[in-house]
Amino acid sequence: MAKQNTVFKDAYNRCLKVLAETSSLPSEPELGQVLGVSRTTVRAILGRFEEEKLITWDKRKKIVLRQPQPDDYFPTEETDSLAEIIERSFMRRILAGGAEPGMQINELELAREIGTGTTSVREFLIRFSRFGLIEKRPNSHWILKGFTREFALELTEVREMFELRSAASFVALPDNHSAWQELSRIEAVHHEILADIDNRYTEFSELDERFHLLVHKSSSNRFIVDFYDIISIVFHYHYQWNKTNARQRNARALEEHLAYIEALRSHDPKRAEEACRRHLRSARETLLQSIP
Amino acid sequence: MAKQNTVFKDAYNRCLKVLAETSSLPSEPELGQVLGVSRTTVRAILGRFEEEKLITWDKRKKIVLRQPQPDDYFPTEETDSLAEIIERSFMRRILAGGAEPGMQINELELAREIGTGTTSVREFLIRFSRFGLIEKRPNSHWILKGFTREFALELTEVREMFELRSAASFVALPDNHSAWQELSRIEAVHHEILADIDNRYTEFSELDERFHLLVHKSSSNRFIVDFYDIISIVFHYHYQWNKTNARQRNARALEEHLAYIEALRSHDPKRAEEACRRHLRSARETLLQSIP
DNA sequence: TATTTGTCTTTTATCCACAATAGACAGATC
DNA sequence: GATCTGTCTATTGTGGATAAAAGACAAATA
Repeated sequence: MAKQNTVFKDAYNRCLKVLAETSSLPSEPELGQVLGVSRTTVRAILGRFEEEKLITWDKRKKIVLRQPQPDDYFPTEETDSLAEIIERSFMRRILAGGAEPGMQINELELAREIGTGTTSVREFLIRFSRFGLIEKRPNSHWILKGFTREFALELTEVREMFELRSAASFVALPDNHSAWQELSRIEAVHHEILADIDNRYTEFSELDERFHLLVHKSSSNRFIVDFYDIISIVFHYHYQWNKTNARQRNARALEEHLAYIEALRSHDPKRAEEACRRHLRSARETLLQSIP
Repeated sequence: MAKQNTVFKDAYNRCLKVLAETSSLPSEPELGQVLGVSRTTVRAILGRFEEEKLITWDKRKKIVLRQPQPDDYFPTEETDSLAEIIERSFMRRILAGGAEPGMQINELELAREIGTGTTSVREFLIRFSRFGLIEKRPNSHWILKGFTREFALELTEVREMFELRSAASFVALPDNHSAWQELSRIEAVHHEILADIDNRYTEFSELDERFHLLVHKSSSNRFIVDFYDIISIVFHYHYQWNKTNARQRNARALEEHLAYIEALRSHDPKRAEEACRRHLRSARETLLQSIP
């Protein structure tokens, strides 16, 4: 098969939710806008809706006939793009399985294991290589450099440089900058989670990313912002992997974030730097502790 | 054609030089070592040498029959890997041709223009995207973000952070570290070029890369070292593009390098930092001046 | 006139095929 | 015993094919 129609299936599912809220659907371009897909895909969705007797469709008239049922949705496994599937497989393999540094990675074998063509695996590896965990030997295999202590130290060294720089930019943002509002929203979520920490501590991971990305973005430097992808993926999988003391660790990090946010809001570079350093130090410790 | 035999042709050319220096060639594994290719390729080369009556080949005996002539070599155009060809084409297009930011980049069109398959172009673009000059819209085209003033400023901001950090590591290297010897060799070349600056100023570009890469490497941080790729490619093409006042600019940079080297050798962090800053400031100016 | 729709073309994502290259292993040679 | 060669297999690099998705344009509609 040439191309999976995951875009169609995912948009179809999301469109079902739009449909559930209304009695007639908007125009094709508008739907395309809402779903983030082209009109071609929108029309394919509408066509299928008609077949499934979910709507009647005559030019501009798209009248809802019935509410969508659970089995109108495509199963979620079918809506993930191939790239996501490959990423997950690969990360599981290298984080969970015996992932000794120096191990060879073989495109063909990976492709067979995941059940895809080699091209997609290859493109994934090329994209992934910028994270510094693998390296290519031209005309030959890839080498796994491993999620080692050195890796973590090198990563955090750069992270600290970038985040300190970004925090310094942040305090200098004008008061009417939208980042301050987003900061307040993020702060509010911190309080919410802390208030019910025993049940909601797992929400920290996502919030952490949202907060630090906001800080990094204030650097207005694409290299700094892009670098956050690396931190993000490492921490994302790291959180999935290492769950010891998660509740306690997250509670502590939330408190540190609040102090950090407070310091940013003070507009005082010194205070911000100090709060930033304190938090980054403990984040580094946490990361290092999880590495053998 | 499935795969270009550029590895063979390039190794063949280099092997001709080995052949010119001796009366009988070493073993296959040893040749593979010297040329950096597998035995399969070595045997293909030896086979061709035999056909061309350059040697007689009987198992371990590989006796040279005649000296290679200029037309025994493959033309250099044929020894470049496809990736190099694509890179050059692409850089020429975006640096020389009208490269307005926001322009769409089309894989198919690029492939047709360069005369290659889409797969190679696509992989190149993925690899190239880490340089922050292009960005992908999934299921759609790439967008050229352009070699703009902002790009140059963001690049140099990170460069300065990294190089200052690296310079600080450099002064702390133990005296017996091999970097000091390389530094001396680099310094010597600086003096040579300065002594004959009118004729040799074009050699600066390569030397510049060698010097700064040495400094970056002393950070022992893969992210810092990898980032130098970006600087390297930008300056590489930039030097090819903007030749105004090249002699004078290069002479000045050489002098700055010498002061910087001197400062590194003093083991005094303060002095090193100052020399580093001074050089980076003027490097940034040079880069910015060339951008409209 | 500004959108929307119907239709058609172009491009991307993905698989597959095949030559070039790497690499493994056993027997030959020093 | 160590290294080398002959032979064979496996993997990578690259072009080409095809379904999915994007997107262009003119006619239709409000």
